[in-house]
Amino acid sequence: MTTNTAGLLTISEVADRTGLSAHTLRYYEREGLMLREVGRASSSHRRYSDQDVTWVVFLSRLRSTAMPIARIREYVTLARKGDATSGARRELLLLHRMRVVEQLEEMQRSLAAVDVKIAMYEEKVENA
Amino acid sequence: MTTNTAGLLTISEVADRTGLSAHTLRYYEREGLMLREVGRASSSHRRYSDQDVTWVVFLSRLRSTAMPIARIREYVTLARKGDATSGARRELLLLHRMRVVEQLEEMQRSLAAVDVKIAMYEEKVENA
DNA sequence: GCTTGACTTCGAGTGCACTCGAAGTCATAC
DNA sequence: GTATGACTTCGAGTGCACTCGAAGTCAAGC
Repeated sequence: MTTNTAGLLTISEVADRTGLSAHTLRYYEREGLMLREVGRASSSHRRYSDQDVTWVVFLSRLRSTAMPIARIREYVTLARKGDATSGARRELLLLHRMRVVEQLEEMQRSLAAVDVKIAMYEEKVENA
Repeated sequence: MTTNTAGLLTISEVADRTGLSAHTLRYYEREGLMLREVGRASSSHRRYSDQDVTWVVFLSRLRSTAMPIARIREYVTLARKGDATSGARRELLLLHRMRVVEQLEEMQRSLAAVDVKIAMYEEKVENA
């Protein structure tokens, strides 16, 4: 399907651009993770605005840092309430940030252990 | 239960030392992830040697870098076959290493996006 | 005007990694 | 000698995030 003059994208175009599957995009929407209602064409097919796509990209960033669906839903719920909740949203992201940094540190430590093991194998080869 | 004179540890001691639950330790064993058979006391209670514990620690490093159980099982299967498979094990770890580095990079990129968003909230507060 | 194919909704199914619970055993404490 | 509590096995249950499939709709191409 070709891009609409209004710059709206179909679900498969958004899937292509975000690396998520159309199934996953629908699933996220069902789970209440979209910031605003996704528009529909007369055919009832979804039409994503640039804002929608920008949000989906950020949402997938949150997912790739292992934020649970439920926490993202909280964030969205806050965001929909408007400016009054921006402090709470900032707190939520800061807390998440801390968790991500911890995760990164643990992964790096674990990677170092893997590297040590690999080095052992290299040594073994040299001594063989 | 107190530590045995032979330096063998009970499952709950290993749980304490590794941060895994006793349930998880049994589960890993059932899944064939232990390098060698875990010893038993006359009571049929597990007794972990230092080597067992060292392996459990490494195993949990592999898990915390998201190596699937099935891949760990492959590694273990190779390791049990002895020195002849050390090249294959090295390859397996190198491949895993690549994946971990990619994961780390993606998480860091995503973290940067979260940071940008947090910075936006800070700005909002300043302008308020 | 019929075919094609991309979409729709909805509920169900999948895969993974635990996590739990029941029923039983055993050694130590009292 | 019995109560306690840490263990045992085994199968089943859970939680999460998708992922799929069926049945239907609709617009565009021929």
